[in-house]
Amino acid sequence: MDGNTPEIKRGRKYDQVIAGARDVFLAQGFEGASVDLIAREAGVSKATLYSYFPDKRILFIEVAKQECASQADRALQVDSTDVPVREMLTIMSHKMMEFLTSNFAQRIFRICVAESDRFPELGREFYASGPKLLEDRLSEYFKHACERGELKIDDLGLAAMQFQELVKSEIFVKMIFNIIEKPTDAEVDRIIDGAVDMFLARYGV
Amino acid sequence: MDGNTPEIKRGRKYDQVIAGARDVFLAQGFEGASVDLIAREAGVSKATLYSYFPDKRILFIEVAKQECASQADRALQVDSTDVPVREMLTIMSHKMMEFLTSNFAQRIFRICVAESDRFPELGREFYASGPKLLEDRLSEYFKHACERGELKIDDLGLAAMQFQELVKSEIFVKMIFNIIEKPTDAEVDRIIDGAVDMFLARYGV
DNA sequence: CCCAAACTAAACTGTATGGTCTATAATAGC
DNA sequence: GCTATTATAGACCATACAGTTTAGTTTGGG
Repeated sequence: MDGNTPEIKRGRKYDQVIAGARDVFLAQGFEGASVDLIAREAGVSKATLYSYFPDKRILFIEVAKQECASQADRALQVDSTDVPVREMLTIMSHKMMEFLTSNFAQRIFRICVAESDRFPELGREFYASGPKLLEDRLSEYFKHACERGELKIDDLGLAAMQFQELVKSEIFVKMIFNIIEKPTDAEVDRIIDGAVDMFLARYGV
Repeated sequence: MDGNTPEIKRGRKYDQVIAGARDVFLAQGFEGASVDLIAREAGVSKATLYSYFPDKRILFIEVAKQECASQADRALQVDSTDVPVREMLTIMSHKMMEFLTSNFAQRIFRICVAESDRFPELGREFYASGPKLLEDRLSEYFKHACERGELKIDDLGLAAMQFQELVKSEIFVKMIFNIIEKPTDAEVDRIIDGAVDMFLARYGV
């Protein structure tokens, strides 16, 4: 089965290789991950791995790109609109916070920061599928809210970026630098309420 | 000369070693930096290097800690107080921006993110000498401003963190991910004015 | 049941690297 | 000037690792 998509990837162990590589790269970084370990983790021989990917860099980039895409998939979906702005902002903040504090987000952020010098396209990919995408989604919502007269914003992009940063306050940085493992509910509420209060003080009608 | 401080570091090439190691580590990261290169860059033989530092990890930690301390030294100094709040916030923002966009800050941030898993103390050191220190300085200023009736803030720490994040908006992240090289003056003004406006909308009297 | 393609384990190559050692040279206090 | 400390170059060792090769095994379509 699945013989009808033979164009791009050839062979059945492809997904296994990617999966193993993802685990190891995300945990160890590019340099830290050895090809032997990746192969073992993937349950695949080294020769098979090299039959799919000519070298380690290409495998890494492929994995990293897929993870960025996955990041985009998990990004905020702004759907309901018949909710008061304050509530809506709070809901969105909580979703953002949940993502930002996830193991996945922390790992991919770390790896993209570390490797975006060696692989410049990686930085671009991450930014587009992360901060930029979120900016667009937020801007979209803010625009509608403005049209409904619930917010008053002249620079939508700026407002979106500001909101992102406010929600990241303290907790994200503390987790990235291994100061805390997970924030408590109280800590989360403090940051989110603070973010929403500040945002509405500036852009509320 | 200088023969009166023999207790801690022993020998005259110590500073050379540190200097060379700093250059190479900041440019290449921990794994990427080879000891041979560090020795060459420091103008010192490998044996000499190893006579000061028993292994590469210890050398790295020493360098990284010193850089964190240096980061603390360059941190915001809040001095004059007879300046209107808006102006003061703008001045401080510009100083923060200058630092955040410096080669130094970008490099040390990148390396601390990348290596704070391998060296947990590094994350703590960075946080204390960076975000935390700035939080304290800002809080201090905010407190005085509150006492003078120029601001109204209940959670000083939160306000300080929020201000930091607002100033970092967009530009810092874009630089870390190699999207832009340096921001234009207009971009800087847009972010800083936005940050100050937002902050005062929330905490202004 | 056969055969070709995909896969496997494991040995192998070459290179880079962390760290040590040795034999020699500079440096300074006495 | 003599001697002890400190530094030097560079050979050297062991290891880890990317990538290749080989010789054999699994798999699935015809």
